[in-house]
Amino acid sequence: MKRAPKAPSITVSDVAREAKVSKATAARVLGGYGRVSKTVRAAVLEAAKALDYRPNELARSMTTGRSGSIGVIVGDIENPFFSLAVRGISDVARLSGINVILANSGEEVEAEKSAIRVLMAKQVDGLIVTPAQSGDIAHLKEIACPLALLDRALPELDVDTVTVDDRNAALRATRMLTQAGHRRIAYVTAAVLSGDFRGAASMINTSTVRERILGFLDACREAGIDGAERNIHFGSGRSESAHAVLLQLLRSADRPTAILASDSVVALDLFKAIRECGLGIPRDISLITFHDADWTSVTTPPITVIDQPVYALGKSVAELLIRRLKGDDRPPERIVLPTTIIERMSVARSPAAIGQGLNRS
Amino acid sequence: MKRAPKAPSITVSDVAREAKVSKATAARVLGGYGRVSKTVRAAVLEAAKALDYRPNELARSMTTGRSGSIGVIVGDIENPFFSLAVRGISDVARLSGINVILANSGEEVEAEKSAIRVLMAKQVDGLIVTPAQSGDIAHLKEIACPLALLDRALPELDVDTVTVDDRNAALRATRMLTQAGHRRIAYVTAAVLSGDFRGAASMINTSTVRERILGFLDACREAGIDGAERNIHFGSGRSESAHAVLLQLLRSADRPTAILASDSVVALDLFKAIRECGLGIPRDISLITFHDADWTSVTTPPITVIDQPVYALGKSVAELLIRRLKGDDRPPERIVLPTTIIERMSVARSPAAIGQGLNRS
DNA sequence: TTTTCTTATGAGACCGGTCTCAAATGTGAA
DNA sequence: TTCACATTTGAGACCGGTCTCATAAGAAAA
Repeated sequence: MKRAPKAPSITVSDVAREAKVSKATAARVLGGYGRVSKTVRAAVLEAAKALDYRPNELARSMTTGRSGSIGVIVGDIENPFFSLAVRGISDVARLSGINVILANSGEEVEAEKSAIRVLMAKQVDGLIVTPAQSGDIAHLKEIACPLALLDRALPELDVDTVTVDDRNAALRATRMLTQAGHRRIAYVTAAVLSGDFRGAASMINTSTVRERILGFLDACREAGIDGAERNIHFGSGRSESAHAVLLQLLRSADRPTAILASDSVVALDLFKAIRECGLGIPRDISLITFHDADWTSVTTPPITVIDQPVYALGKSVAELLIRRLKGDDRPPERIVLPTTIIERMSVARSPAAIGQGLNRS
Repeated sequence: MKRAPKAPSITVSDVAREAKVSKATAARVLGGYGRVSKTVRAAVLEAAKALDYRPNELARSMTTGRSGSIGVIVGDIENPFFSLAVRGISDVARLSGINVILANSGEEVEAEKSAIRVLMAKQVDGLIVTPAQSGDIAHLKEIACPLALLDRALPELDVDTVTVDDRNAALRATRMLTQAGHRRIAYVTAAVLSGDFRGAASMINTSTVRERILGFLDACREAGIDGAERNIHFGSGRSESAHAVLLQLLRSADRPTAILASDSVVALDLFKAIRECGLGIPRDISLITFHDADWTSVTTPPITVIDQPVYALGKSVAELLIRRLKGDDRPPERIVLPTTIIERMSVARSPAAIGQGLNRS
């Protein structure tokens, strides 16, 4: 590997020589610390301009110990949920003069681990992570700098965390479905489960996933629906096979009459699959999804969504983390932001309920 | 501002002492350079593990001069176009063990300048930029490290650049409209123009904007449409006022019967505005947009789009830049990726053409 | 005028790595 | 056995900043 020509950059010493002062003095005015007389300051500044001096932030970080940047590890920047959250983070960061090093875990723990290692080595001052999996969090515990969790809380990890009221949101959304007479309601999520799920929601460590399922089950129980656990479908991420599984679900004899989707990406996939099967929304299937993504308002029918304050989510973690970087040592905070349901046109009374004259509401 | 407790980190010297070798030797095995005997290597590795040594990448960069990271400055990460491109970039970067420092310019030159300054100070090895404005590019010329341009070329800047065949794409899309009998065709873009546009497309420096307009005008000219320049609408970014302008356009007496949108964000805005005005697509207005965004395939009707290879766009610039970082000194390359038009249902024959019995095709 | 305190400047160590150079050790050929 | 050469290791300079501490200069107080 050839070495770049490496233009010899102008250093503090160069400026000092040019301005005929000591390196220490030049450093003081260039670095903006200590006290320097007006005349000398002017001279140094002039010399710096003449030489086109540009500070080397790396060298600065080297001695100060702080790098002035934070690492952000998300599951998938491509997902509009994350890109909006990242936007929130970077807006806040910029206001504090901090910049953001972005890493994509692709929702894989190994990639996450590696990203953490790299970012730590780069001496980031803090880390914002959306943990990919909940089972394997040893690497998160080992993080030596302030850490904040975005969207997904981990009970075992007592750090600043910002999430939304997932359980309640899922409860309300599901209730909206049960009150419309639906009884075969599916919950579809992209999350993958390590191990086998048999209704033991407590074994799910990732708060987002667990809480939503809990909320979903709460609502089902409330409506007297048995065995709702069986209607929870994991692993519906971006893939051919996932889509095939959805098609299978939709074509089965006892296909659900209503579905709650865990994010807008799986919902879009569902939307397409439903259409592919020749089914109609909401005539055959009612649909509600988490995240008020762009597309949900322009489909026919527009989709009822659980609106999460995504930008605020990013903004809040960033604020929490930066506050901590500034020396705040309050005990870790767990912020839960409220969601609202935006009712559109994708929920109708269950065809089954109508057919059988059922009416619970 | 309180100073963080600053856990005294384990350094090469610490490991060396533990392993009872010199700092230089320990550094050699830890840094993976030079030659060390098997036995000593093992001893050092063991000591490192025992002390939980973690390299300080900053210090390493300090001496080597390379930081192992590249800066990426995009207009708006929230825009799915950019988030997908960023995904492409970061995937490639990771393969080369390089990481990405992300900055958002918000399409503002000042923010862009500031981002460049910060990233340069952080000693990024290279920079990928989507220049916000074309008039003001002095700061881009001053960049001391390898630079690559994403999606927008600048004629005055002879650096590696990856764009799509904007002119041809716009030409084909517009032609599709003219061939359907449309004559009042508008081009709507979020780009803002410094100065006044009077058809002098050549004064637009940003290639993407200029080329598309040129292509648009080509097609109009080809169809014998005069004064098409007046149908070009700038500044339709994300804002209330922009939306108001669109509504006004759609409600005017001589509203266009077809519209070409420069990106999926303005197209979505247009879609909503069209609906708001009680107009139908494609009955009253035909619509084509750049970027095959998620939502375009699920609306009723689905939208005909110019499909840009967005991920590949990001992938390519990153590859170009990284190749350059490795010492490649070929002359700058300008890669133009092909686009394809995905025909869906948003284009119909012009109502005017039908009414007047016109038929040019 | 002399003493004391404040303020401005300079000299040089330091951060945690890399890397050059020389010394020490080992190996094979003469 | 002796010499030439290769290999392994150690000492210390260096990267470009920050920062401590001592000194010099200036101002105020005695």
